[in-house]
Amino acid sequence: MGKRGYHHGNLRQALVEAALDLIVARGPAGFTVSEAAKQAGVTPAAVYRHFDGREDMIAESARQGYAIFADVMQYAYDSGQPSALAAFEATGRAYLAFARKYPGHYIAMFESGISVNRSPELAAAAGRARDVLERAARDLSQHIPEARRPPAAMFSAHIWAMSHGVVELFARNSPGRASPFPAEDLLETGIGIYLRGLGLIGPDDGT
Amino acid sequence: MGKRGYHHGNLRQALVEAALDLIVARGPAGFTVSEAAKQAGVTPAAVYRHFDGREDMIAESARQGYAIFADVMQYAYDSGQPSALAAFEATGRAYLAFARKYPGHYIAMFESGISVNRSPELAAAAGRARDVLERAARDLSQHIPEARRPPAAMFSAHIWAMSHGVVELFARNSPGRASPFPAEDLLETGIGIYLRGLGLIGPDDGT
DNA sequence: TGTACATCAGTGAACGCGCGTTCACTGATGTAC
DNA sequence: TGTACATCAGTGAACGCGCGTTCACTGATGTAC
Repeated sequence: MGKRGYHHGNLRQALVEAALDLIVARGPAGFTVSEAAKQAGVTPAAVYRHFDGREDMIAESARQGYAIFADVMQYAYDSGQPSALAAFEATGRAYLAFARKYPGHYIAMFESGISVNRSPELAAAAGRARDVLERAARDLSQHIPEARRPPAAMFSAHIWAMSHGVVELFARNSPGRASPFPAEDLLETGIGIYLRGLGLIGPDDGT
Repeated sequence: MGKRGYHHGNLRQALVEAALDLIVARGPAGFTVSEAAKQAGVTPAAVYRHFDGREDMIAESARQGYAIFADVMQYAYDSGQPSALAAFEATGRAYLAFARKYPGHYIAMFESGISVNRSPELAAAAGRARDVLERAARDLSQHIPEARRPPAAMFSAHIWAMSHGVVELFARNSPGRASPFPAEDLLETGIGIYLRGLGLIGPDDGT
């Protein structure tokens, strides 16, 4: 940490963190290499010792985001075990919590326009995150009679879509699009109604 | 239409359409005043006869988008009458159809970062669109026993969030995030399960 | 411990570029008489 | 129908700016002996 004289010590990570700050403050388009370098106390040219360029910085921010995201989701999933329902609900809540806590990562991941297939590392990190949610959905869907059971991938896509929609529309300080309800409540009730529709929770709450 | 010599005739609208094309092709960040002017066959300076600047062009694109959006949703709502359920489902389908048919408008509205409160005209157009969905939700929620009825604003926010999430994650050619299912199916089934959770459609389809 | 040396992270100056915006202007258009 | 004139949409040149990126360089660091 900290400067040790001429050499920075951990410039690569310091640049990622500067990028994340700037992405939050100015949006993915407003982020510039020069400003990130400045914020890290370094000349713009120094960036090129650690990254291939601007896009590469954003991609690395997104990769770290997916890694954290997967960890957070995995932790939530584990914490709900052995109940498939509790695990699933915790996972859903973790989605919004992640977006709140790591807005820069979230933007880099979902709003910066970088492709998840840009590099194998990025694709792997993204895949790991997706898999956690899909596994939680698969576990839970075992409780649905086979005949009426939707594919787990569809089930998790629904939840992912609603979570993402709530984040984008109501959790970000989307200028002028304030939610009539706290985003957390909105997502909680939305998922609740959805799960009731699948017959996974009873008409009046309990299993 | 068409040039009539020196004066363009309808440059303002031609510029909006050029902006929409560019937004689709290059994203909201990639859009430039100069290129829009060029595409309209005009000098960049000419833009300033019709707009206050770059942001104003995007805002006008978004405003026209909200106006079309509201019309499309209203038309869908009307077409489902007198059935509240049919009207609601048609409105949900219209959301995705709009995003497909008017991608430039959609991006200007939801991904460009311009505030919906930037101007009274923009806010009014956005409000009109929101109101249609909320009205469809209110009509439909009359069929839920009052004790278990969620607020219509919450109900419509859920549907809006799921629709928006499906569009963002699975309907755009989000590089590398191809859906395992067609977005239309995903949204249709998602809304179906949600409505079943509200007790608005029976466990095996019919009302 | 001291010296010579290889490494390589960061410097500082420079580049070409295209951007958004301004300005005084020009000349096509429509109108008044 | 013809002429004079006001309007104002679009021109073309120019601006200052900050961007991403390159390059030869320098000097701190760690290692071999």
